[in-house]
Amino acid sequence: MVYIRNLADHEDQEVTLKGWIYNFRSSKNLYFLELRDGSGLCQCVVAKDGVSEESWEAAESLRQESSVVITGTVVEDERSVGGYELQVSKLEVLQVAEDYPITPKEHGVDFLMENRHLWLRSQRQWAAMRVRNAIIYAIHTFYQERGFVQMDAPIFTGNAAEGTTNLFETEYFDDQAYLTQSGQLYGEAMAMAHGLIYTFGPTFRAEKSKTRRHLTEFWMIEPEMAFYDLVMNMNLAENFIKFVIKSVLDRCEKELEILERDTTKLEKTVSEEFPRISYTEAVETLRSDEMAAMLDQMVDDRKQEKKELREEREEIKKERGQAKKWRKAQIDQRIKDIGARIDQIEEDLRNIPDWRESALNFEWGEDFGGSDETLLTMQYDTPILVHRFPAEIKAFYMKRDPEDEKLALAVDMLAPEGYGEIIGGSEREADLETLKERLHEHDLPEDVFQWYLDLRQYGSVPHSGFGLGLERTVAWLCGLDHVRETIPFPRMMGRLTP
RNA sequence: UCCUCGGUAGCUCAGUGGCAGAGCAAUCGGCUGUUAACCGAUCGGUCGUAGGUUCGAAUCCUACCCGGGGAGCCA
Repeated sequence: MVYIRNLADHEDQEVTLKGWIYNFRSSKNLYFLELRDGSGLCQCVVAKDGVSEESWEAAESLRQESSVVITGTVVEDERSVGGYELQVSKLEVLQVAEDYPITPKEHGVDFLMENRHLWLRSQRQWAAMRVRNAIIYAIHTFYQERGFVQMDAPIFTGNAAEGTTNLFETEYFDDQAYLTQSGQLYGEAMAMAHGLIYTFGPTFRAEKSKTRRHLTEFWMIEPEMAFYDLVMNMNLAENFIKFVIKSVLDRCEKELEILERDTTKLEKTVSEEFPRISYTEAVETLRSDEMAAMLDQMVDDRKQEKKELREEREEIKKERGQAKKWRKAQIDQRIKDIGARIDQIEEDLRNIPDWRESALNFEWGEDFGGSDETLLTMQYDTPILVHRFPAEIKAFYMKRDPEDEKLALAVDMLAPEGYGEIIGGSEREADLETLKERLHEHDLPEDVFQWYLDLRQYGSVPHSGFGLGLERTVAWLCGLDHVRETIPFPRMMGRLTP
């Protein structure tokens, strides 16, 4: 079978393509069919005098997303989508699709989400899923090439160790079970068996968060390494992200183009070292005069942009009256875009004082809010690694800094361009007695962690690991503004179908 | 849970107290090369739901439902 992706190998040959009609245009004796076969798009030209009567009638019957088998000659043509087009000799319809809901025009989010099963066929969604696939492939390649063993942590868990509020509950015969929110503790057990392991599976959080960064069901990659300290952990995380991005840049040029992704910052992420700053340094940065100045500058920039957009809008509104139809549509679109951008600016202008307040009054010991993270990353083009957080805001299993007991040897990787935390990890506490103390400090019952404590009882070693959120990574690499487009069927608050 | 914006034709939206509108889709017709094709015509309505104010409500008021964006929390 020939796929559109490989058409260049079949120039001037007659081939048969099977697929769906993505869009079509017609004139009296000519049909332009945009064929979609899953591997790409190809324009197929049907000339009335070039095909049989049956084939011509078949062309006339076509609707968007009708399934077809098309035979024709592959011809190079600049005017076509992929650089090649098919001069059709035979057209056979498998099924005529009636009233396909997603038209080539724009649609609202809710409508598209209701039709997610069909939306997946659209170009941008197709490209995003290809990038997701390339990321997953790169992740496995990276770890497999380095001797890591993929091992799966359970999805049902029996106890709600770290608080129940954000866990999904389910019945488990006569007991209660919870859906996992991290495989990390199991990862540690598996690392003690295999040295280097990674888990790759779904996780669930019942958080009532309706934001562009949240799903209730998402995929995490959690490597866990015996004999790794915090620095080795950070090195691995940085090399890992660089490997994944390089791989996506190499393999997904076309997809990133469809997504209109500006790749300059991704390229920098591959070539430049990630800044590593301690939590304490990050707090100083937030509270600095430079930060205040940067925020003031942001306000001025936004105001200026708003003014310019308003002027442009007045200009083109004047033009609209005597504009031709196509120009009118163009103007309407631009007015809509300007309106959306102005809304965004106004929201920023409302928010910046809060950001400023939050940053400048940041107290050592607090956890970063979303705006603090964004402000920190705005100073760099690459992701940054923030390490050594106050132990109080971090999990019980994290090792304390031997040089300062108030600090945990934790690390977060913050992606640039506002994509936020994509990695969270730490060196783990390896000492049995210390770990028991931590459990008590966190009011956690020792008995349910008995198996976990056994890892320190029997051949405890220094070890570290981290977790990467797949969907946030996909969103970042694709330049998408919402994680709902990074997974085939997103599960989020208020969305369980399709 | 809170703040904020929204719900009008299959879709995207305009309409802010006085006859329910446009573009796209669909249907029919026209056009030899189109790129979200274009041109002409036709079809298409429980204005989210319930109540209220008014001579008159898509428009004003109240409550509720649903959705977007954000906060908190988080990857």
